Order: sequence, then C-alpha cells, then structure tokens
Amino acid sequence: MSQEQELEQVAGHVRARGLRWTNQRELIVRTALGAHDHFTADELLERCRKRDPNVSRATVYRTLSVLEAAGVVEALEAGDGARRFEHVINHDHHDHMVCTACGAILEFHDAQLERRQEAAARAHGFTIQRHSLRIYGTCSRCTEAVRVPKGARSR
Amino acid sequence: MSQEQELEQVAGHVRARGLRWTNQRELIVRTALGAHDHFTADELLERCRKRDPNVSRATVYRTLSVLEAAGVVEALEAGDGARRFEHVINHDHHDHMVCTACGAILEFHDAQLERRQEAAARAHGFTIQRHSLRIYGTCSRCTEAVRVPKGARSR
DNA sequence: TTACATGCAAATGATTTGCAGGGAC
DNA sequence: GTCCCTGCAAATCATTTGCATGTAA
Repeated sequence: MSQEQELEQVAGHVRARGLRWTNQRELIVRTALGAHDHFTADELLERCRKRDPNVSRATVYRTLSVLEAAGVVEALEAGDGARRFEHVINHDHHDHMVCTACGAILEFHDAQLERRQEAAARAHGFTIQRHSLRIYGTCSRCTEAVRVPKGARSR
Repeated sequence: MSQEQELEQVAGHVRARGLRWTNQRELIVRTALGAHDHFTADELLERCRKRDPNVSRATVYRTLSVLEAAGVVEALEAGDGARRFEHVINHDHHDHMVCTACGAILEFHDAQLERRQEAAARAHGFTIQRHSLRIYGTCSRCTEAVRVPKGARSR
C-alpha cells in the first residue's frame, strides 16, 4: 500500500470520528508515516517544521493523541525521558528490544510468545486490549564491543 | 524472611556501595517494604510523612534511585503520568496486567513466557538485562461489569 | 575528618491547557 | 453558521538539581 493510500486511510479514520482533516494534520501524518524510526513528539515537530516552520508544538501533541486513539500510532516507553511513537498502519504487531548501551530499538515478533500471553490473560479472566513488551539489554554490536574491545567504538 | 531481616539486607546493600544508612533511608525503606501495592514516589512520600512529616520529596526520589540501582525496588510504567514502584526483595519475578477500567494491577508469572523471551533475545544476539511486560485490558470484575451491568458499580 | 546525605527552593523537561482568532464541513 | 482546530503563552506535573548545612563512618 502506497503512502498516499495510507494517508487517505488515516484521513478517513479522522473524519469518521467527526474530526476535521486540516493542513497541519496532513503534514503531521505525512511526516509520521515517512518516519522509519521511533520518534519523540519533539523530533516529529522538528521534522514537520522543515516543511512548515509555523506548526506549533501543541498541535503536534494534540494530533498525536488523536492518532493514538485512532490506532494510527502507538507509544512506547523507551526509558529515556520522553514517549516515543511509531506508526502502525498496515504494520504487523511486534515487540521491542531496547539497547541500553547505544539506544537502538530492535523490533521482533514471536507468535508463540503472543499465544502464551493470551493464555495467561485467559487464565486470569483478563480481557486483553493491548500489551507492551520491552526487553532491555545490549544489542549484539554493543555486547561484542564489550567482549572484544579492540575495534570498539563508543556509542 | 521477616521484614526486619529484609531491612538489614537492604541496609547491607546500601552500605556495600559505600553509601550511608540514614534515618531517612531506614524510614523510606521500611515504608516501601510495608507497601503491598504499586506506589508512586509521591504516595511513598505521603506515607513516610505520617511517621516523620519532615522527610523531603527530594530525599524520597533520591532514595528510590539508590534502591532501584541496588535492585531493591523496580519501576513500572502503569500508563498514568507517574512511575510506580514495587519492592522486589525476596520476591520472584513477575509481569503485570493493568486494568484500564479500574486501575488494578495484577501480577502473574509464566515460566514458558520467560523462556520464549530468552529464546527471542538469543535469536537476535541480544543480551537481556531485564524486561518489562504489561498487558493492558479489563480485569475479570470490570469485564463482568460491562457484560452484566445489573450490579455494576461505577468507579 | 570527610564524603555523602538532607531540606529547601528553584530549575528542568515533557506535556497540557486557556484563550482568541481561523478554518473545515 | 457551527464546532472543531490552531498558535501562542502560560500552566501543570513529575522529577532533578544547586546550595548551605547536617551527619554517618
């Protein structure tokens, strides 16, 4: 699915909620869809401002709320101060491994893991809406750098 | 293990790091060990102040950092604004289900789930330090309340 | 004696909000 | 025309920090 089609899809979600589809929202969504990383609200603001320096920080935050409620983006706590977002439109669900050495975020998916979670929830009479699994540790590069500090480069 | 013994153990951890064991720290640790819930820094402060109204908020935050580094408490993001803590001294590791309706936090443990996570990490060359799994949804009581709203009580 | 700890108040940083004007539908 | 949206600045809220003083070890 092209990004233009995704944009239309998001516009639909927004309008379906009786909300307005504005230039700012289009710019913000376009920028978010174009991001291939886990960005903070502030990073998104900076990227939007390269196209339109007048977008306000408040609008970015407000739009992120709308998008989160509409299931267009998801937040994850990476451990640094701010929340990070990723767009999940037409993306399969995945979990994250966060490298505490270099900050890298790896995405991974394990069907069996998902099933165990569902089973655990069921066993407690709990109805799952969503879940958040983050594994903290060191990525292969950073683990290697500690073990063999020869060619180790910082950060 | 009695709480007094746990207290001694924590005091040992703190002293082992070359840090001081003060009256404030004892009060804070005693209060944290006596808590059977997932408390915020501010809630802990309030509870401490019932015994000694002079404890400062800064000291509670600073002590929580020390305790977290020493592995005495662990933080979890419950989704509401503030971080919540629980003491994990002599407690087995567990994950959490957070009820988005009433705010209840259920603890659960699933050995197979843990093993799958380790396997996933291994497959990516990732070295695990710790992990955080939270399942959001509605607890059995709240799910029931929606399904059979007869005796439903608001919250 | 010497670091480390404490209380207070001020600083920080992310996020939210009140308000007056603008724009989507 | 009616509500919703936007930008701005100010407000919030959790958490951190500078500093002078206190105190474990």
